[in-house]
Formats: sequence, structure tokens, C-alpha cells
Amino acid sequence: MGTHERRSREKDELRRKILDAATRIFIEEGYENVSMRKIADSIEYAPSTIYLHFRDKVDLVTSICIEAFAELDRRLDSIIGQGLPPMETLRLALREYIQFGLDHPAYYVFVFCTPQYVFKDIDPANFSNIHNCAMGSFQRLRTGIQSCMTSGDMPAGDVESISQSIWLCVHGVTSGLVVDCGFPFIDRERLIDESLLRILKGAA
Amino acid sequence: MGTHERRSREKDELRRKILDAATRIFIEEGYENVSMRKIADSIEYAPSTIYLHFRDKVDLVTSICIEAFAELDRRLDSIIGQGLPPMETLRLALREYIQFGLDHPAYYVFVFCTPQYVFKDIDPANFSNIHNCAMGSFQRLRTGIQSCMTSGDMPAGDVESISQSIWLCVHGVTSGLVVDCGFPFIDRERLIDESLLRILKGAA
Amino acid sequence: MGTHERRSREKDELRRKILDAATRIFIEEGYENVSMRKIADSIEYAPSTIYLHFRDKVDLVTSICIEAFAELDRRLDSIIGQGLPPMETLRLALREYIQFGLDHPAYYVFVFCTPQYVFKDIDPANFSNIHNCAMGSFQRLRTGIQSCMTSGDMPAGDVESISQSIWLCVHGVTSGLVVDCGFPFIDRERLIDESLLRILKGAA
Amino acid sequence: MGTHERRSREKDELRRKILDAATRIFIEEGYENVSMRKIADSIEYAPSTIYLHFRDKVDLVTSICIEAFAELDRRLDSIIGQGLPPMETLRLALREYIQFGLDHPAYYVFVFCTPQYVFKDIDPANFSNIHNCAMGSFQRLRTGIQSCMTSGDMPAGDVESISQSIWLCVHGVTSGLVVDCGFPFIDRERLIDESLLRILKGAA
DNA sequence: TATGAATGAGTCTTCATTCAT
DNA sequence: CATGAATGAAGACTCATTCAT
Repeated sequence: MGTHERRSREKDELRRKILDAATRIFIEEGYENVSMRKIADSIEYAPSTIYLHFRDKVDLVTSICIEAFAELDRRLDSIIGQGLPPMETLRLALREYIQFGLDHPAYYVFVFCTPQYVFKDIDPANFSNIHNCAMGSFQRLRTGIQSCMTSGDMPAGDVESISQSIWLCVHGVTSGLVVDCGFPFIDRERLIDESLLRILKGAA
Repeated sequence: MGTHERRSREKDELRRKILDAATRIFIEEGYENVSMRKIADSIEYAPSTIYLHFRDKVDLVTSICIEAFAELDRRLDSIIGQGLPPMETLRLALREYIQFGLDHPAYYVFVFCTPQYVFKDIDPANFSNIHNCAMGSFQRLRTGIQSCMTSGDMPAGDVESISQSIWLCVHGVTSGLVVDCGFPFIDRERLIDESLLRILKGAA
Repeated sequence: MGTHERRSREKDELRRKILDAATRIFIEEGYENVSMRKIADSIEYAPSTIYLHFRDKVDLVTSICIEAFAELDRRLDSIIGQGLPPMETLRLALREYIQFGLDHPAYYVFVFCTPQYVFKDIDPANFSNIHNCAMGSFQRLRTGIQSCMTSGDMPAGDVESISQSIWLCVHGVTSGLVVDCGFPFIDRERLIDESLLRILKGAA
Repeated sequence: MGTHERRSREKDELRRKILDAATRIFIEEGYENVSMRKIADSIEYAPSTIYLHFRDKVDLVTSICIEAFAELDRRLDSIIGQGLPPMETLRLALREYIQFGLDHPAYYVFVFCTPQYVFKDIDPANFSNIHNCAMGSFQRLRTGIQSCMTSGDMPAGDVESISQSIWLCVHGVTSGLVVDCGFPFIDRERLIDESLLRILKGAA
């Protein structure tokens, strides 16, 4: 009997629906404006139903972020796996990182641009999963820098310091464009490309 | 009659008091945690009194931000006015920009790291003043870059593109450190200094 | 202008109304069933209005209890003040204590018959006021016993031990009758009077 | 077929498991904090399964109480059966009654200290079983008093009135100590023993 | 000018219970 | 027999704002 399977599938589907609805609100209105009620209303279920799928609001938002990071890693790995020269791989990966932010502004802002005090009432332990994911992604950057040094494309130096500098700059490009506080930026593509070249040049 | 004048002065004083109180809370607890009641309590006035001086919460916060930018400009101008060599002036000014962010995390996050959708219900006109201020500060960066080119410290190039690149990177350093999402950064001072050097090297 | 006074009077009146409504629900349905919503509905005000008069639910309930204890003390003092012989005073005071419980079953149950775990989420400090009141009332009992010993109506003994024993027994009479768990008690008045006599005889 | 029997036995076993789990929570956290979900979780069954064995929460709690009374009776009978002198038997039985309350605070509070109005929505019929049990236990007290009178240890008198007085007092000791509303009682054992002596002395 | 009173919409979350399977 | 899904009602509380005075 497929009863069990159908049940399970339906459960997954609702979970998906909740995640999607929450994500949409998250992206359109930001973390502060994600409420369990709003999510429930938008999928036409009772608020309490959400609690059958997620422990609480933090769990829900965390799940969204972890999915997002998984996608970031997938994207990065896909580039890393192409076997291009280290410097080219690094540039493309950083470009992809920026693109990821532009594609998922709410995630990006939530994870990287939200100051601690917004979560003052929340047990920090709740975020350890997200942090772990972030560290996983950052490790890819460290490795990339190391490869560039090994191959001689980049002079030997303090990998950690350079990695952090590069991340901060790339993060600046990403968050600056994502937040888009009304600033009259020049053509985005050009700005991104030229910024990346300068960032890499500064590290070489 | 001095009556009219005294009245007007008293009004200004209360406005000042409100701004100061709100600023303190804003800095200590962040935008999300500024409530009209908290402000009112802290100056021992009724919440409704605030509305005699500010149209609404957004108006109040906007005013705070404009003052913050004024301080930023003051700091930058103080450095620019020292008559140091263009490149040195530029480096110090960027360093000061970062310091400003670290000194006023709530302003910085609010102005540069808060996506538009958070303010979805708010008339964009409210923000035009802030944007004007931001453009004023940014203009100082453009001028600084231009000076470096004129003096030959920096090769001639597209001032706008370079200015925007540099700002994005410096903004990345600032916001990355301000938000401090639990990342194990190396020593702050060193990270800032080395990042700045790399950013300027990349632009040269 | 009596404006200020009228305002103040109206405020007191609403406070009174809230207390009365809460007390009624408290008595009719018990502590567990007192909700801010119910109170608000019953006086046809918004729930948030209650918070203008009481910090929170605990503050409200505490206020009710403190008023109740004040009444208990008033009643006891009125008897003590009559200058009757110590033993007679003691008996009448204990009788009054029981009567107070019967008159205010909800208070009595709340203060003396509610186990700690019901309040597990509540800061115990909130109850210190109530405890202080209770200790004040109990002190009257200690003094009464002491007087009986001094006058020779009661043999000298450990005042504290006897006071506690007597209170436990009188409390048993009170709570047993107040809770009235369906037990087929004999005539209340007779049961109370005879019990009191036995309690005092046991202490003598 | 043994099938039917095994089914029936399994059903009984699950009922037992539910009762045990509920009892544990009931004792540890009190009536207000017993939730169907908590019970279900603790035995790793679905909440709805409980409804196959108990009509509703009241039915479940009622069953627990009836079992508790059965234990009380067992304890009392064990003492009564020892063939000690009537007065000694009475004292030991009352002591055991108090101990039972201290051992099972949640039962005791629930059955003897919870006013009717807490159960306002509940069909009183639900409680008739509990009351029957209570009367059974009380009957043992009546008999004990009667024995003391017959043996001459206690002067002849109104058995019912004396029994009720004694129960009220002993109930006061029990509930006073069980509820423990922060009062600074002297050493428990001593307080219990001395109180019992006084209660019996008062009845003699 | 300043305020005190009041509100209504909103926040997250828990719970006993039902019902189709 | 047992369950998983779902709900609706309720819980305490916060907040920006309005308005008559």
C-alpha cells in the first residue's frame, strides 16, 4: 500500500510549502517581518500547523538558511570541480559568491548583515548550524588562496589574513549591491568584474 | 517679546533630548529595539510628546542618521584638512570611515546594511535626505581618488568605477566587522590595516 | 480646575473595575482561569488597557491578594483591639480567620493551597510582598499565644511550635471547608466551633 | 483463541503505561502541567492513542487519583491490620496519612486542595468515583475513633463530629506542608509529631 | 505644549481534541 | 489498534499611534 509513502510525500510537500512561503516573505519583507501568522495565512493553514514541521520560528528560519548555504556550496563546488587554473577558479568562485548573494538577498542579509542584537532573545546555540555552514564555505576560500600560492600565481603569504581580507572585500561588493541603499552604482556587471580584478590584484 | 524665543528654544531643547535618548538606545540596542515608549521613558516624558517633535518613528530615526552622517563628514573633513599627501590622506580617511562604523554600529547597519524591503511601508521620500548626506560623503571619496590621480600616486583611470570599488571594499571591511556574525577574525587592527593596504594596492 | 482630580479619580475607578472583574473571575473560576483577555472582555476594555494599571498578570493577582490580606489583618486587629481576655481573643481571632477564608475562597486557595509548581515560570520575588503580608498575619497569632501563656491560660511552652501547630489545624479547617470537595460535612457552624475548641484544648 | 486474550492484555498494558507516565508527570509537575502531548511523548505513542484508553484528560486524571486512594487505603489497612492498641493505631494511621500526602503532593493537592470551580466545565459525575474512594478512606478514620471510644482511650462522644475535626486538622498539617508556601516551618518531623499529639489530645 | 488614556493589530506559542486512514 | 495531520481557541504581552483635554 502506498498509503505510507503518500502520507510521507504529502508531509514533505507541506514542509516545502511552508519553507517556500516563509522564504518569499523573508525575501520580500525581511526577517523582522516574517511571522508565523503571515506564513500560515499565506498557505491557508492554521498557525499551529507550522509547529508540526518546525520547532519554532528560529528553527524555520535556520532551515531556510541552511538550504541556502547548501546551494552556495553546490555552486562553489561546481566551479572548483572544473579543474581550471587556480587563479581563474578563485576569480570565478568569488564571482559566483557575489551572484549567490544577488540571487538570494534575504538569506545574504540575514546571515551576513544582521547584527547580533537583533537576536538578543535567541539562544546563540540555535545559530551554530548556520555558522558551521558558513565556515564550510569559507574553508573553500582558504583552500583556493593556498592553491594560488602553491601554483605561484600569488606570492606566498599569510593565508588567513589574505583570505579574510578578500572575503571582507567580496562581502562588501555583495552586500553593497544587495542592500542597494539607493546609491547610483555604475553598470552592475562591470562594477562587479572590475572590483574583483582589483581585489585579486591587491592580494597578489 | 522674549517669550516667543524662549518657547522656541525650549522646543529645540526637548527635540535635542529626544534625539539624544533615541540615539543612545539606537546605538546600544539597534533599530529593531528602539521603541517610542523606551525613548519617552528614558527622558521622562510621555510617548505622545515625541509626536509633537517628530512625525513618526521613521522621521525620528531619519533625523538621527542625518546627524550621524554629519559627524562622519566632520571626521573626514578634519583629516582632509590636514594637508597630507593625497595617498596618505586617502588611506587615513578610509581608516576613519571604518572607525566611524565601528563607533556607531547601529547607524552603520541601519544606513548601509538594511535592505529596502524592511521599510516597505515607508514613504521613500523619508530617506531622500539620508541619501543626500551619503552622496555628500561619497563625493569626498571621489575627490580623494581624483587627487591621487592628479598627483600621480594613482594611475589615471575611471574615477567613478574606482571610487565605487574602493567604497564597496571598505564597506565590506566595516560591515563585516560591525556585524561580527561570529566569525573568528584575526586581530582587528591588523586585519583593517592589511585590508586597507591591499585595497589601495588593487586600485593603484 | 478639577480636571486633574477627575482624571485621577477616573483612573482609580478603572483600576478598581479591573480589580473587581479579576477578583470575580478569580473567585468563580480560579487562578488558572484568570486571563487578561477574560478580564478585559468582562469590563469591555482592550486587553492592553489593563497593562496601563498593572505591570503584568502577577502584579494584578498580587494586588488582589495584598488587598485580601489587608482585610484579614483589619478583621484580626478589630478583634484584638477589643481588649477581651487572651484566650477569648485567640479563639475569636481564629474563628475570624476561618470566616475570612470562607468569605474569600479564591484568595485563600491561591495563597495557601497553591503548590509552588503552578508558578514555576514566575520569579519568586514577585511573591515576596504576599509572603510579607502572610508573615504579618501570622505574627498576630504568635503574639496571641504568648499572651495566653503570660496570662496563665495556656501552659508555658514553645511558642513557635504551638503557633505553627495551631495554624496548621485552623488552616485545615479553613481549606477543608473552602475547597469543599464534596464531603458531607456536618453543620458548618457547629463543625467550626467544635473543631476550634478541640484545637485550643490540644494546645493547652 | 488466545488471540482475543492477548489483544486484551496488550490493551491493558498500554493503559498501564499511560497511567504510569501520566502519574510521573502529575507528581513531578502538578496537574496544570500535565499535557496529553507530554504523556504521549514520554511513552513514545501518539497523543491521539491516549484517547483510545481514556475518554479525555479528566478521565485520565481521575483514574490516577483512584489508584492513589487505593494506595492510601493499602497503607492504612497495613497499619490497622497490625493489631496494635486502638490509640496507637489511630496515631500511626494519621501519621501515615500525612506521609502519603508528602509522598504524593500532586495527588494530594489535586484531590483535597483544588476547589470545584477549577473543574467548572467538567461533568461532576467524573468525580463521583473519587469521592467514593475518599469516603472509603474516611470510613477507616470513623472506625478508628469508634474503637478508641470503645476501648476507653477516648471519652464517648459524637464520632462523626470528632472524626471530621480530626480529619480537618490532619488535613491542615498535610496540605500546609505539601503546599509549602514559603513559610519557615520548624523541623518537619517534630512539627508533625507534636501536631499529631496535640490533635489527639484535643479530641480526648 | 504636553499628556494620560486607550486601542487594535500584532507577536510567538501551547493545548486538548478530532478525524480520516 | 494506532496514528499523523490538522485545527481553533486561547495564552501573555508589546507597540506605534491617536485623540480629547
